[in-house]
Amino acid sequence: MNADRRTQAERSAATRQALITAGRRLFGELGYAEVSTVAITHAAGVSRGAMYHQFTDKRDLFEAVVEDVEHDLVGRISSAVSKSGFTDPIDNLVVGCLAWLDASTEPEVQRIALLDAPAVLGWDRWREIELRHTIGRLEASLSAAAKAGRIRTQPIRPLALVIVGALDEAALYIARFGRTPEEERNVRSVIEQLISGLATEA
Amino acid sequence: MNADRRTQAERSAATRQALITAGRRLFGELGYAEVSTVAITHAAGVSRGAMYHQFTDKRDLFEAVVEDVEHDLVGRISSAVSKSGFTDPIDNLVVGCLAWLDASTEPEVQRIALLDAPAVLGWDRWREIELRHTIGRLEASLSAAAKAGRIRTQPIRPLALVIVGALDEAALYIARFGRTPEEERNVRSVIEQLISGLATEA
DNA sequence: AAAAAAACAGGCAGTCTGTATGTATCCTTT
DNA sequence: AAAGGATACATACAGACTGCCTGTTTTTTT
Repeated sequence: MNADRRTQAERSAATRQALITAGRRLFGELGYAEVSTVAITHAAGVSRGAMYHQFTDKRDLFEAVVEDVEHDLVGRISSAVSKSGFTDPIDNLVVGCLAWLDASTEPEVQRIALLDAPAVLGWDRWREIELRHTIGRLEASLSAAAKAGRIRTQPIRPLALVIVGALDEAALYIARFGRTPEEERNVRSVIEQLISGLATEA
Repeated sequence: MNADRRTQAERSAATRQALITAGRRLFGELGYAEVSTVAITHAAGVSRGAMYHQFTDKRDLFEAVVEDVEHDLVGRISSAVSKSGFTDPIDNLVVGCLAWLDASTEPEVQRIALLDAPAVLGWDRWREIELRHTIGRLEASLSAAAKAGRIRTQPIRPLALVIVGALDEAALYIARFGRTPEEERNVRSVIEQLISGLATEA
């Protein structure tokens, strides 16, 4: 009966993936505190013991979920930027930010990455993760724009964080009150104005 | 033995205040999830039964704590603005924002108002509270500046939220990495640039 | 003063997390 | 290929915590 004979690495990867997928769905739907480990493991078709073998605790699983979400976000932003075909640094910056804004409008992303992650993981850990993904990308774009002399030179890191804060808040607002095209346009215009405000004046 | 004979309203107010004070200290120090109701009631010198009589649940007590923090914040911001003695709308805007930034640097404010509140209360409730306090003040300042023609006219609400997002993120950054005067200057310059970017060009 | 209402105290039930102990599956070494 | 070891997993358990329930004290009303 070795039909399901698998290597250890495959077994681990399978259960980890099942847990991350189930966790992502449930955390995104109900929030971290409202989802029990038994609910996750049940949804993943895995025992609680398996979960505690793969992850040190519930928080650790949540962290893996956050990484998963961030990974997807970077992919979506990158593809939006490359699809746009722009070469100008400022254009890329705007396209990237709007793609971020768009993705961050989804309930799952909001609940996990914007609301729960800071509280559950703490600001330091949370920012460390985002730096390796989305914010890292943003910093790169900003550096490129600065190097090209298209934005006023200034410290990149705080600038990037401030932009992120503005974008996240805008996304949360859109998700609640920006369902009308007009409201959404309003928010976008605010963001564009903010970014263009960084550009060096002609 | 009616030395401590008090009216019902006084009794309620006393226990509510004791719980809010103790809760604020503990929540601010350890975070919402790490503080048990028994820890709070013990610190407040009150039974758990009393707490559940005054508040519907732990979340409700936390909400009262958030209101308390917000109330203080508005007071501090207002006093900073009035002390500055400026009359120009833009000046007041900048002073107010920097006062906000300053206050939001404290660990207690960060943990309660910036990290836990959104996750525990949910974005809608959280923003509703802030609208009645700090953000409400900011919107008033922005409206005044817009009316005086000192900033480009644009929808106030999303603009205010975006500024708040930027400020909060800046405060969190300062608290971690901005302990050197130079870093702090960097962040402030980013914020000032952001706000001045809103001003109508001369 | 009696009755009603409000504030409070302590205990109980249900749930949840993390751990510990035992088992199955896979890998390595000889 | 068999034994020994390591890794992945399963289940039971202990401790903690939240919200409720019942009963008691204190204040207010009649």
